[in-house]
Parts: sequence; structure tokens; C-alpha cells
Amino acid sequence: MIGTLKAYLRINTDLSESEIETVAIFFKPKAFNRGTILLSQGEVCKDLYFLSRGCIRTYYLTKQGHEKTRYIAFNGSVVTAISSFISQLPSFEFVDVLEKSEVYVISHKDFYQLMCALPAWGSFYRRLLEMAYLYQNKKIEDLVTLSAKERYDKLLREWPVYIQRVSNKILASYLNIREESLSRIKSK
Amino acid sequence: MIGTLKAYLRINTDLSESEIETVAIFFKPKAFNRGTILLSQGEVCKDLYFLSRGCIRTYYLTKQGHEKTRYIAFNGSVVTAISSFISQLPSFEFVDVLEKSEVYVISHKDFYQLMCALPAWGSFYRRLLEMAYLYQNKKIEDLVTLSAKERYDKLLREWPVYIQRVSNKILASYLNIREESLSRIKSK
DNA sequence: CGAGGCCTTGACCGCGGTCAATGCCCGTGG
DNA sequence: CCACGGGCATTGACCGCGGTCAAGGCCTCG
Repeated sequence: MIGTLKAYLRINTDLSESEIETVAIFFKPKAFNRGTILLSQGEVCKDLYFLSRGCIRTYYLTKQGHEKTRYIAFNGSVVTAISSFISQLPSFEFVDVLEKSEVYVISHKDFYQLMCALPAWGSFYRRLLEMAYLYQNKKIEDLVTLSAKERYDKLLREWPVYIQRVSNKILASYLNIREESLSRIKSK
Repeated sequence: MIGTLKAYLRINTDLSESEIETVAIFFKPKAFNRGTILLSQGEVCKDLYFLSRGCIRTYYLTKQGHEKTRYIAFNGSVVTAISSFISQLPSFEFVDVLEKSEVYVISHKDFYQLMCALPAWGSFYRRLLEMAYLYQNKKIEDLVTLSAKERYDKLLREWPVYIQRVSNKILASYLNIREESLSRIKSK
């Protein structure tokens, strides 16, 4: 539904109704099944996704081969491998699909051209960056001040949707806890 | 020296020479002694500092009353309580002076007005946000993949200036290690 | 039906946090 | 000028959180 995208733009940008129409043209609809890898480590991230339905995450691998999940996106949010999207250098992170998803994709090229054409689009990008910064900042605060159990409890309290929709394995890698420990925490 | 600021702007922005002159007018010189608190928790951050000489950091307090240092700025870099500067809400972090410092201050108001007036200033702000994001991202990666000793070794290898100029107490809070553990790590 | 992935449980142990005592350096004031 | 006090650094003893390794059960899907 293209309506979901337009509704998102209405709420999160200062674009006029006609500018929203213009912008929406650059977003192409796509659909993916669970397990699809949208971006691999080493590739340059050329796309930004608006997720209208489903669930997509980004993660990277440690030297020991463990997955670390940076971000999990649900319906109505935007997701990309930000570092690579910003720098247009090879990505250290993967992007993959956790649930059958419908997305609207905009290319890096179009995204930047819109920024020159529409000042409100530049403001929107700024807001995205600000949000991403605040998000990472919160994450660091949680990592350094909370115990594993406290991190889980907080997520359960504030964003129960994570616990409902995401497998333990991935939840654990998101909270930076080993799978086994998370299992023990859950069983109180 | 106002020259340091202009040199910084020449390198890090797309401003023309005359725009640099314009911008520089909004930066007011100030000097602070070691120990000065530039911003306390609960205050709204109204200033962004370009640090021409000295050393300034930002930190916050945990529930247990421990300091956690988010960022340490040396000569020639920019520092502010970003979260509060962005949101103009009360800051959860402090900003304080680690060494006698000379700075150039720009107010949030002037900063945002310049953004409307000069597109290149908007791009600069975007770049600052991008850098801040990448910095936080790296920090998370280090926190979740490296041991305390590895974090220290990495800092020593890549940014020895931290170890040279910053006290162990503050270094420890920056690396998220207890003071006592850092002491043990240093003595091999 | 079998295979592979996910989850759970158990036993073990090491990193790094905590608490406490002591030493050292430095600025400040009598 | 020296004595004192406070902050920082070091060292020791202790221990608990959570990581690691291993085994077993339970799904789902081909």
C-alpha cells in the first residue's frame, strides 16, 4: 500500500501534499520472503527501505562469527545500512528479512537528488540522522548501565512487540546476550 | 586564535571564503579553566563549542552515581551535548573542561539561522550528525566485541593522545572499565 | 521419515566489578 | 616553609554475572 508511505511522509516531514506525490514516485514497491538478504557485508548500500509490512533487521558478524543485531524494523519504519548508505563505502553490516515483507525502496542517488531539489527533504534526512544518533546513544547507555536481565526487562516493558515477533536467537543478539543466558532469564 | 576556527571551516565545510567570514562572526571566543562545568544535567544545551586549544569532555551519571564519559574533544574539534542540542530538551549529560581551554561558541539560535541562510551550513550540520552517528556506532561495536584489555589496547594503538593527556579515572569511564581494572590492565 | 535449526538445561569458570586499605602527589593555608 | 587534606592511583581479596561447551528435546520442512 503506497498509502502507508504517504501517511508516513505526512507525519514525519514538512513536505507539502504535492511534494509528497513527487517524492513517492521515487519509491518503488517490492516484496520479499523471510530469509532474503537485502545487503551483504562488503557491498555498498544503495537503497533505503520504507517498510510498509513485515520485519527487517541489520546485523554484523564479530571475529568469532557471532551475529550482533543493530536494529530491527517493523511496519511503518525506515531501514538501511546507515553507515554504508552515508559513506557509500562497503558495508560491514548485513540487512535481512525476518518476516515476509512489503517495502518501498528509494535509491541513494534519488535520495540525494531530492535533497537538492526539496529543502524539506534535507530536513527530513537530518531528522533521520538525529533519530539514529539518539537511538544509538540510548543503546550505549543501556549497554553500560544495565545488566542482561535489566535490558531484557526494559525491552519487554517498553517494546513488547520485539519479544512477541522476534525469535530468541535474534533477540539475544540484539540485546547482546548469549542465547543460553536469555533462555535462563526468560524462565525467571 | 580565530584562525584555527577558519581553518577548520575551510577543511570541513563547503562554505566560500566570504561565507566563512560571515559564519565566524557568530562564534564568540571564550576561555575556561580546568574543572569548569559548561553544562549540567537538566539544563538545555544552547551552545556548540569549537575547541581551539585544550580538552573538553561530555559525560553522564548512572543510577549508582558512576561517571560515564561519552566523548573527549581535543584541539581542533567540535563538542556539545548533542542530544540536548538537537532536541532542546534538558540534557542528561554534563560538559566539563579537562584542561585550560580556548573555545569559540555559537548559540543554538545562530546555528539554526545559519542553516536557513547558507545551504552549505546545512550540509555541514548533516556531516556532523553523520560523523556523530558513525562514532557512536563504532563505540557500540567495540563495547560488544572487545574485552576491557582489547578496548584499552586499541585506544593506545589508534589514539595514544587519550592515554597521554587524560587521567586514568576519566579514561576508565570512557572505556567503560572500573578505575581499578584499568590500573591492572596498564601494569600488564 | 530424517535432518537441521532453535530452544532449554546443566556444569564450569574467568573476566571484571566491588570493597577496603594504603601510598602518592599536589595545592592551599597557617 | 611545612603540614595537612583531598583526589587519584595502586594492590589485594573476594565473588557473581554471564559466557562457553556439551547434551538432549522439540519443532518445521523437504
